[in-house]
Amino acid sequence: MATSSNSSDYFSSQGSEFLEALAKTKLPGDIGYDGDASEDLSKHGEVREVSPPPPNQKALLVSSKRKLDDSKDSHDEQIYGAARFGDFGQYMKRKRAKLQIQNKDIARNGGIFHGISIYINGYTNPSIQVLRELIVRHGGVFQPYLDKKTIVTHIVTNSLTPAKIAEWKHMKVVRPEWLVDSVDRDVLLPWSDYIWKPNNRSESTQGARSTQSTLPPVPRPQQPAKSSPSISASTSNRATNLTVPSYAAHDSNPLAQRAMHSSDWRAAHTSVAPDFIDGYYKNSRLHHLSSWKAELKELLREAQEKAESMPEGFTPGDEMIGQGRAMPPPDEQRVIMHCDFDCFFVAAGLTKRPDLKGKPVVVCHSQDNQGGLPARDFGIKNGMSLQQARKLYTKKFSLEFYTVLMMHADDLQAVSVDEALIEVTWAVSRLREKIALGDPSAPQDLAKELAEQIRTQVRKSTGCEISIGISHNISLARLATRRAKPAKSYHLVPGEVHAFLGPLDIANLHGFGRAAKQKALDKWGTSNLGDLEEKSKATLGAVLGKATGETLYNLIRGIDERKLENDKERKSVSCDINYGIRFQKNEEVQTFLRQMAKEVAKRLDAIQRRGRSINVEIEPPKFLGHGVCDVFNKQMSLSGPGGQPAATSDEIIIADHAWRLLKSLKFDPKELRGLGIQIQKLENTSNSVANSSGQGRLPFLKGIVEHDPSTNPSTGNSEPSSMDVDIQEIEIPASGVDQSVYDALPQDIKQELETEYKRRSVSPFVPIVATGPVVPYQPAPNRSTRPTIFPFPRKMPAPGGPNVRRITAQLDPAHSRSSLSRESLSTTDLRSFPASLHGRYQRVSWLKLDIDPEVFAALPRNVQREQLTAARMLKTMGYIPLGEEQPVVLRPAEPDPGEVTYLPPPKARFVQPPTLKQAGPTPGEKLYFIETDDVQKVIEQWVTRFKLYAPNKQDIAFFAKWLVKSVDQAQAGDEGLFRAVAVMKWWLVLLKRWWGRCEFDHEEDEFEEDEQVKIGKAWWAAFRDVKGQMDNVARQRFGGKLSLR
DNA sequence: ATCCTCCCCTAC
DNA sequence: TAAGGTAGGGGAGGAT
Ligand SMILES: [Mg+2]
Repeated sequence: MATSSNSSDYFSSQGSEFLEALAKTKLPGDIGYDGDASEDLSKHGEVREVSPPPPNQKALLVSSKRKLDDSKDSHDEQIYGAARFGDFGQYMKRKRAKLQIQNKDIARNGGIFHGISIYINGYTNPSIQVLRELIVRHGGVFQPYLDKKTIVTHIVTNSLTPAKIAEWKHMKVVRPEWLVDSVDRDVLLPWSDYIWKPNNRSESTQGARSTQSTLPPVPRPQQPAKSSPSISASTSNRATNLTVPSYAAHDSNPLAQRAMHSSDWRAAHTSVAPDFIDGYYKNSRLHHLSSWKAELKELLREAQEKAESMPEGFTPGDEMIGQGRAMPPPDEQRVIMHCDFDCFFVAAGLTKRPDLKGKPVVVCHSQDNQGGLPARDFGIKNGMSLQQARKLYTKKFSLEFYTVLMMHADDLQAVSVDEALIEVTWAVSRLREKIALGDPSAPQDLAKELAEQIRTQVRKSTGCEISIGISHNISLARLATRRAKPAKSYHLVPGEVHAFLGPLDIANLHGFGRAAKQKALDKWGTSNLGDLEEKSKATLGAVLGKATGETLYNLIRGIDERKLENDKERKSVSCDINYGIRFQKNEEVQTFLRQMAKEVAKRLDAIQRRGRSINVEIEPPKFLGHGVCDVFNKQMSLSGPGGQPAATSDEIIIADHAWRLLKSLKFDPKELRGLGIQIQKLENTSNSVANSSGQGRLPFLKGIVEHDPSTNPSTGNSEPSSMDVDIQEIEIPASGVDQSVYDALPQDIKQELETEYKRRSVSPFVPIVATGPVVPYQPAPNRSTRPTIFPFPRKMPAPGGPNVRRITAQLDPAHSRSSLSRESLSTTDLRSFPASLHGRYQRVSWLKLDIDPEVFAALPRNVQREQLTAARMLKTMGYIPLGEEQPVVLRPAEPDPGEVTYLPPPKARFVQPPTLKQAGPTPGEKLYFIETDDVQKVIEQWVTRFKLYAPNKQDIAFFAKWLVKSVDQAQAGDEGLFRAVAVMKWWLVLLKRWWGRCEFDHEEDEFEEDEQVKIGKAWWAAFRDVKGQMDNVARQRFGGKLSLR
């Protein structure tokens, strides 16, 4: 395939570049690499199973699992409830605006920019770095990006696209001079004097104090007259914090954007924009992650297939011949390594972020010119091919990494472009045989020895560090990597497993995340592995599901029998887009859906598969979205021209089916926030009879009957007050209650509180004095580090067999028939590349990669994260630190807890913090809400005071109870409901302000999170928990979630 | 019991 | 100039 805009060719297994590259690669310090022992494998035929025909299935099925209450007695409720919900939404909008005003309370004393949160858009003069420095130095908050709902008071820019003009027309958009001049005079000048205006040559209305003559030319807004962006000119100077709503904060995709702002334009370009998806993917790092992973796995799978089909006894480069893989090594005798590239994207220089410029030294510190990749020289060579160079560069990193791993691995599982699992049982065994024989001074831990060899080798060839976690199973190896980072290896030996696992959290386990943690917390009040170890398998299973519970049960005990996987066939191909979806009309949706169908079809063709089943998915609004979402997902069989079930990869057929499904899902195009098409039940193209070409639009088979969801009323739970169950176990704070909170409570809860406190003989209104500083947990000084003596019998060959060694060997193009497309190799001039790259890669063509690897740097959050990581790494490794170049986060200064690498012991996760009701100085500004005044104050105090602590569980329960009760007792439109929602909104605002960086998990957590992040996440977890509880009730009462927008 | 669908969850 | 994509494991609960 010749896509020019996505990543499908990165590791194309069709082309052999990757394989050739692997085989051609000779590295300094190679050990035991034998690339010459391979033989012609061209006779190896494809032996593939033909999938059996699928069982018949209904053509169109509707999920009947919906739990919403649509039984007849709630019919009115549905209709009118929905209407009221609309009003409710309006109410929320107004309230939101008010809430934003309240945010000024957050502002405290400080520099002239104190209380101001600034996002810098696009290229500015002075540069973004300079401006950032100004902002930070003078007490402001620099927002490196507009995250969803990030609170930003002002936007600074020199230029805006029309889309952004429209998007931000209600925001304070100013020119950089506002900052500069303010600093010059050491006073915050009125921003309204610096309002940014479209800088159109013909109209040329400059701001009040333009210095723009010195600016570089800026792109001219395309429709200055049309949307006539009236930038808000409120006279208020600071403190109108604007909360940028989630998806609305971003530009809509082109289709939608045009639809919204220019119907002419839309008429001309809209429906056709066939390249929208490509364009989007090109810049989506998640897409790249996903597709690279898929390609790497496919590559490995094919290689594995070939390797295993080799004649028995033919194992190039091995003295170990004919060993089957029948006998798995006994428990604790395997050696698994989890190899993880440190800061891959930083390391590969995949960022043009100025912040990092001039600091490629961060990771690429190769001392000699031997093997390292001098990123700086490399990248700066010539501007024009900079991007190309970077692509090559990126590719090389990954290739070098995998190549080295393959040299040592018995077996390999690709995890992602920068991460892999290898089994080295046999390699270690051989190492011991070779080295340890009668040498008393020989190293004891040969697994670690090998790991260090690998690390050294990767360092030589890439100049970068990797971390390696070693243990006897996958789970433990992954965990060991935590300890290994940065730039080390760590062997978690059986004797230490228990002590190692004890302090960890359930979410630290691979495969367990937020939800599992929350369930554990809800059910058992702890998510600590040491605590959970006491739970029986049945107990775990009851909460998490049978299989999951058992898995957890085992993982807690360090047991994990899973083998590395690299031979599994892909089961589905899909295309989802959930970003910036804004449609006005069905027709637009349909057009978009066609594009998605085309994309899916393209991918199917690329891997030569066809599917027999299609699934279409509507994304409900994300977190904190609103409204009822009737059905999210539907599937049906794909059928060919005649209507018979048939595997297909035809985009028309897929689009048609998809549209059918989508129509049968009730949706309002305006409400749509995401779309997805999945194709399942894949078959090999060669086995598929269906003819995919030239079918035209197919009328659907008459037999297909659309299932009307409304005829299938599920017997929803119409018990309105099931929450009573939740309430009965609620605990009240031990410490006292703020009078105002108390006053705001519903009467019955007041009563309950009173009773309880009476019972405890404690006044409810006891202020609590804050406890001392957080004392980080110090682990016992030294665990006994008994070096592991690898217990594998010496003469016994590894039962698993060195598969990857075989793979590697047989990939040698000198002996492989797969040396296709030599002539298609890129002609890109590589002469300007560093000498160390010459020869080895010159003939290799990965330059047809179509993706700009810099997109990896484009997600500021991640870059920011890597910056932090890199800084820490430097610190740990003793290299030049980044100085004050810490990423700026929305968080007030606070004592640095330091490098806390140990988790707190069980049950002492956080020092018992002060509770939420302690009295204290209230913010000077009168809160806006009269009715919710006191509660909000309390929440603010609560959150504010807890910057160093996780929220108290009892406090959470306390609020949850009150909030849930408010929702449950409310009529829609009722004041109690509004108040509850207002409180949640306020809480949300506060959390975003202080813990915005913790709201989402970041996939590139290279190192352990610091305590601050953990605390922040605890806050978010609490918030989501409470929101979830409220939504559950709201769903029953009103048929939808609460919107906090 | 077992399979299937519609999800949810997790990972990178 | 931003760009929350995707594959796969698994559970709940209905269908068979
Ligand atoms: Mg996890």
